[in-house]
Amino acid sequence: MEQNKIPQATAKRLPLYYRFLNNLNQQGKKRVSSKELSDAVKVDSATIRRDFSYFGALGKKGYGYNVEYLLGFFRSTLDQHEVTEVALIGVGNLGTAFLHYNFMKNNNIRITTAFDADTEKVGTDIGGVPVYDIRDLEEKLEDIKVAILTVPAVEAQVIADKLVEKGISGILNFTPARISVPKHIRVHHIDLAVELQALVYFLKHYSLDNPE
Amino acid sequence: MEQNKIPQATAKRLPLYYRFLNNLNQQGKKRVSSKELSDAVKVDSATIRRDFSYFGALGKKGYGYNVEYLLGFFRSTLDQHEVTEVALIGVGNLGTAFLHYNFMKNNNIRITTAFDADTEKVGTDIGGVPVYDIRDLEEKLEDIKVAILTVPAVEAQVIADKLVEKGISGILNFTPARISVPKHIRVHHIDLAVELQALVYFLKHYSLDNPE
DNA sequence: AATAAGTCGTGATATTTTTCACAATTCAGT
DNA sequence: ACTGAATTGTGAAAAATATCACGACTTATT
Ligand SMILES: NC(=O)c1ccc[n+]([C@@H]2O[C@H](COP(=O)([O-])OP(=O)(O)OC[C@H]3O[C@@H](n4cnc5c(N)ncnc54)[C@H](O)[C@@H]3O)[C@@H](O)[C@H]2O)c1
Ligand SMILES: NC(=O)c1ccc[n+]([C@@H]2O[C@H](COP(=O)([O-])OP(=O)(O)OC[C@H]3O[C@@H](n4cnc5c(N)ncnc54)[C@H](O)[C@@H]3O)[C@@H](O)[C@H]2O)c1
Repeated sequence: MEQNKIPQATAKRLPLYYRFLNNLNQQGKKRVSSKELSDAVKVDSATIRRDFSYFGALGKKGYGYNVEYLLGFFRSTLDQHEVTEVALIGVGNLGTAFLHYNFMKNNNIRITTAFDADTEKVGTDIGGVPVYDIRDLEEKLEDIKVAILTVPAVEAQVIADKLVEKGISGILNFTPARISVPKHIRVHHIDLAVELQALVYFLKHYSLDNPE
Repeated sequence: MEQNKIPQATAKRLPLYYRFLNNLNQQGKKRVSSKELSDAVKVDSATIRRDFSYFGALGKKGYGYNVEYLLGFFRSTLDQHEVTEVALIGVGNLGTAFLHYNFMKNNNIRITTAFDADTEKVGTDIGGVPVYDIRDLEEKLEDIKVAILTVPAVEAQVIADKLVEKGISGILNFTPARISVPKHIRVHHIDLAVELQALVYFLKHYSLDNPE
């Protein structure tokens, strides 16, 4: 694997850097320092320099970073020159919101195919994305490698199994179910209820200052 | 602060444990081992035991943990015996989805008040939650301490400032904007586009196995 | 009562992540 | 050309997190 030495914590921040570099570029800014970037993304400037350093010396001492160069570098690092197609399973409250939004800004990831079990939804287009019957997953998924899972929790494992069988590589799971998959498949859980509860917990138990 | 020694990483997992204990309890299970819990929540069993140990000896050697006892313990630790009221700002795609869902399952957090700037939305009820005019924030926020922010990114900082002025303690920010707040106020960012891009990055660069 | 199987709590260790702090370099102004 | 202010890249240290591995204890069984 190309760059297996990049720490996970760093990798998770890359899209954030990329987005802010895009903003700066659109504003016509030519150079940026780790300090400025730090103010914008709320990550310590030393951490930013360290993160960048894993990819080599991208900046110039005493000067900072060239916005256009850095943007180009991250564009290719994040494979933003090509569109990544994503499938969405479960066109309910959350799924519909995602379809309307479709991550259009500043990145090249698109939901191109959606699935649902509800016959009222199957056959419609939402935000320009066709909704297929979940029973046609086999046929319509084609070679999409990433899926967003927004079905009811009880359905999550069954659907995950089908996705795995069909050759998916990664799943962004919004259901509260902790799904089991073979270990070569990557699952990221985004558990909104947990996030909210955790925030409330922090407020009650850590309220003096705001670490993290 | 009561229990400031609990590591942040542990604190973030507490709601997850709580939810699974609730599930087990509803299934009528009386005891559970760190190993079983580990399989369910996909957290190493040693990590679970360590997490629990910060709160004292909650289990019995050779036996495991008593589900009812543990559940009760976490219920009070997470202040689940009382309802936490939350406000939502921005009743758009995402905000509407949250209002319909409203985190009803297994926890005691409720969105009770929503705000929007759109006159078509103001005055309506969504999922039983009244939507007020953002200009009435001052008057209607009352003593709610937690807000969910689902407005357009450009509005995020302005709204955050208003919330701070009104005495908010915590903000769950779904906008891509990295907002600035006084340091005694806690902001958790949930950045869905970043999560998706990070997942895609991991797939391309770490695909051999599935760490974390 | 003795034995075996199971499980916790935790000291010790390993790994990961963040932060400090400074020599080296760049740039702008004179 | 020189000076001073700015800023990187990184070794070293610190902090946070995760994991190993085992003694101590519990329960069930014979
Ligand atoms: N909406 C939220 O704010 C929110 C917040 C946190 C977590 N979640 C979680 O996200 C998931 C989706 O939530 P939601 O509010 O959108 O639910 P929802 O009930 O509105 O949507 C679920 C959708 O999945 C479809 N579906 C059901 N079974 C299916 C199957 N076998 N194959 C394909 N599609 C199927 C349903 O027809 C429906 O359209 C749930 O697991 C929920 O717990 C939602
Ligand atoms: N929808 C998604 O799937 C998604 C995904 C990732 C991030 N986001 C982010 O979440 C935020 C909301 O997204 P969305 O799709 O729901 O947008 P949206 O445009 O559907 O909703 C925004 C809502 O905020 C209201 N609003 C605008 N200005 C306001 C103000 N000053 N005060 C109060 N309300 C105001 C609008 O009337 C609208 O109802 C955006 O910042 C977006 O970038 C959304």
